[in-house]
Amino acid sequence: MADVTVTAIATRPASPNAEPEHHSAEPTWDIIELLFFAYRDFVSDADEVLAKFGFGRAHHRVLHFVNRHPGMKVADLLDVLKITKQSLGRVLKQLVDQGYVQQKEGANDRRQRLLTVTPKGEQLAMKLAGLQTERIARALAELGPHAHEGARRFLIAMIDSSGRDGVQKLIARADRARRPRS
Amino acid sequence: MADVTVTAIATRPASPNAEPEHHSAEPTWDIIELLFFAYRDFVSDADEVLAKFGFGRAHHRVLHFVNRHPGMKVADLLDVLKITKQSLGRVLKQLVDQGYVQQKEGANDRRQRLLTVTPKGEQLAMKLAGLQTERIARALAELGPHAHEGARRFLIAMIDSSGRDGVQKLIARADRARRPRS
DNA sequence: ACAGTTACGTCAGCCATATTGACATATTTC
DNA sequence: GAAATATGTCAATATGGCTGACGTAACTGT
Repeated sequence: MADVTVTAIATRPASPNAEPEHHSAEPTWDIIELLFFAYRDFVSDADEVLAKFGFGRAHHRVLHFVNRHPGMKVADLLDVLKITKQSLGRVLKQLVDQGYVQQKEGANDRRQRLLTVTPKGEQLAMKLAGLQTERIARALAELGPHAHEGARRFLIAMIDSSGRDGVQKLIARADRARRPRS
Repeated sequence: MADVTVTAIATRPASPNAEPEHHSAEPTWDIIELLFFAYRDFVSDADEVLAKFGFGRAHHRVLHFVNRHPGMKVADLLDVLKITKQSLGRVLKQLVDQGYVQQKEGANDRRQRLLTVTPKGEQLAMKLAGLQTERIARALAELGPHAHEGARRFLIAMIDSSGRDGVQKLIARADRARRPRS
């Protein structure tokens, strides 16, 4: 139990003066590196399970968003994942062929393929989400009672300002959509 | 685009205390998704610059850690990145060949190749770190004065408990190395 | 009605980054 | 001197991105 506590790394004020700030400020090393390590461990939980199914992270992302946002259009998914339709096509086809995701024609627009998870797909999606939730819950439990709200606000602030509203709407909409259960 | 007019979705919930203890059946959807979006945007800053140099994220990670932890052994780098030496070898060779990273024999153990950045390498590493710092500083500035400490604690708590001490030591050691005073 | 646009799919190929396994070389250690 | 260690390398393979081109069905507007 080395007592190498993260000793006050003299955090600098964001803007001491209204100067053009020509890269004189010291980088925020700790957050940069912690983000790397935290995210690496965060995704690794699911990776192990996915490997047993012959899936990768790409499948996870698709399955996650389809499960969480049922009835999503393909275009929406492309927009959220920010990948090309060719890249999506490959993994989506596997998920559909193997019975994890279903496609059905849009009621208004029959060109659309609205995506939903099958029971089998939901089971896997929830298992993966459960693993990630375990880690998150464990982390938040170690911190104070306002940790969840604090983490949420930090993460939102890290998102491109241009995309923030969209993300928050997406999350809020999904929260309402999935409410009938529980 | 979904034209759902969801105006002002609880950006700052009036009373998050409405949930005393989480019924852990429901996944922590918001943090799961926000981590995805936040990390995606976080790494995208550097990607654009790297592309101009013909480098990718793998090069960035190597350059970052060598810059931040000068004199690192190859084995240390493998341990930090958790990739195979073959994977590292490819990108490291490019960085060395193009004059961003230097290797020198270890003083005690001449089998070791201690890695350091060249001035050219440092310049690029600092540019990339600067971009990431901009985003982080902007985010932290939006939140309260304790945001930095809060974010740090959250991220540390998200790391595998088995690796936490190592990561914190790594960061603390680097801070001392790059800042001889203290 | 027909032209144009949209939503989606697909073929073909390329690139970056990761993997496993085997083997080579120098150096240190016992 | 044998064994272990630190590093490098060759070869094959997988994943998940990308661009470009093309196709088809369905919606939209004049």
